[in-house]
Amino acid sequence: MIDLKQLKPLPESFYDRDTLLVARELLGKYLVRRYSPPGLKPVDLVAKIVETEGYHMEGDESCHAARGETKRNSVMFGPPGRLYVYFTYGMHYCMNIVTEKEGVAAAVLLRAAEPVAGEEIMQELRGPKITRKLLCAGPARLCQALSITTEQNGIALKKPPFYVARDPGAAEIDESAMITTTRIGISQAVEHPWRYYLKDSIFVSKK
DNA sequence: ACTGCGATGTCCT
DNA sequence: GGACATCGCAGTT
Repeated sequence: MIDLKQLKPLPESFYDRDTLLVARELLGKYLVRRYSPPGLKPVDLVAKIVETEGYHMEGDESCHAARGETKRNSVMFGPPGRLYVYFTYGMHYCMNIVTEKEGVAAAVLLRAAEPVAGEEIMQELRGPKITRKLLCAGPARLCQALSITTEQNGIALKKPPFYVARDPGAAEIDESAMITTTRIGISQAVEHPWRYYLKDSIFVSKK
């Protein structure tokens, strides 16, 4: 069990690095989002990231920024450490964290997480029939569990009410505990092995 | 366990 | 008009 009060927000410099390195290092980090359910006091929704994917404007046709800047993807071109949220399939949201320096469009898609705190609220946001294992197992499910929409697009993940943190007491996760594989849902573009997940986690979107 | 399909906004050709 | 960084449900094996 971790002490949530000990969690330290990651600095912007964490994200201002190679996208695939950031994608790996985000595994095991904590996503913390303060959320106010209608009529109730704010609650910290906390989830440990267990699955990520990297996307990069260079050499990656499946990246939203591969064909230049648009209204939708403009946050990817901005400074690192910002949230990039997009709407897809007419009903789902997916969230990314922008990486690399301003002007280089790249990001890490958060694909799955392990519920750590605020699970009751996540359950209400996801619906009563959803099992705990599936609360945050998938990019759109994770957004639904944390109530993320394009309203949060572009915000800086630097401090409360919304940030990513590490547990100072936890060791860095060894690469031997991770699986590297191809990304999910890419059908047209040449695929890259830019998906990472924690080998022993039951909370990943797919094995 | 596996397969097919409907939902449906935004961007791209 | 088609594809899409998806999901949940229904139907079948």
